[in-house]
Amino acid sequence: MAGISIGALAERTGLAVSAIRYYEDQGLVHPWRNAGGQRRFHRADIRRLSFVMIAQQFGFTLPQIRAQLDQLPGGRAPTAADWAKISITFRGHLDQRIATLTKLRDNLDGCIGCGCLSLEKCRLYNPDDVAREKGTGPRYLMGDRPQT
Amino acid sequence: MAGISIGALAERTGLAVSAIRYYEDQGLVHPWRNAGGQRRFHRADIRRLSFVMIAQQFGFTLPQIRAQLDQLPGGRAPTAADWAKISITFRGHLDQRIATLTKLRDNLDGCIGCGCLSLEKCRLYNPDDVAREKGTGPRYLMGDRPQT
DNA sequence: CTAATTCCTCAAGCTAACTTTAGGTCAAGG
DNA sequence: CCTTGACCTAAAGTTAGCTTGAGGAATTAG
Repeated sequence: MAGISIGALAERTGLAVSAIRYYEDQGLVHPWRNAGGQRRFHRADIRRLSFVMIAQQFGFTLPQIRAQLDQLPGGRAPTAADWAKISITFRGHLDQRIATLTKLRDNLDGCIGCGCLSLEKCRLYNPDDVAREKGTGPRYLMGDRPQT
Repeated sequence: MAGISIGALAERTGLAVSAIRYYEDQGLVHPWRNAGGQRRFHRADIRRLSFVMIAQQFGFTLPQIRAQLDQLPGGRAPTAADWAKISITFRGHLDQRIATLTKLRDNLDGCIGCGCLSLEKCRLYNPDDVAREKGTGPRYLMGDRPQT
């Protein structure tokens, strides 16, 4: 089998060619090169990239996704069971995210009508675990100062 | 009342001075200037910025937060009732996000063990409404192409 | 009054996840 | 054989939400 070209893979997955190259840089796929220096992919990479897209919908970062993918067997093509194992890990993360948001909502319910927003007292500032869905709030001043 | 300085506001809210200036650029606060050209804030801005921080924990972007803040009364300082009104809007958004994640989780449950990840058939690719928590996946190829 | 803070305005830098551009190479069809 | 289309690399651009740095002015403590 000659392997598939990057363009064909892009069509199959719906990803942009540039995105696939980027994913290679990030270690998410490992194509080999043909005589002329062009990338050739395994058919299993279609599923691999599909996985990347789904994981992103779930809110995972590329490094996190890479960590998951690195757990797949090295020599052989991954089986359905291999993928299922990863899915279960996903389920755990998802559950946690849902739980965090739910807690946040409950705290909000306690605050509706009080309108306090007091920095010392309001529970919205101090949920038992911080939501921090994506790390781009006031970074250095709500708990994750670099190392100062 | 002379108003409070940016440094004092930073201390009160826990935000960095630079962040507050940035928020002004983004139209989240509207300080006036004293004779020497320095910013002076209303005491109500403490609560305003507190709101910004909470809203960020909830996953809102600054433009979205600005839209909420713009609904506060113009002339007078906002009352508890004004803030409560906004909280209720929040509750709606939160409920929706929780529902989306829950649906995604349920779809995942259906897929665990099948390991299909088929682009045509797998429900994970086509949830009834797309999660898309933060818009930085394969941007141009899963439903929000610019305007092409 | 003077020195030490604090504040000011740009402008540029940072991270994530890609895209776009420039300049050139490889491969497939006629 | 030649042209067209797919592919290559490397570097720079994009968005969000800020931080950092440079160079200078205003405020405050003693």
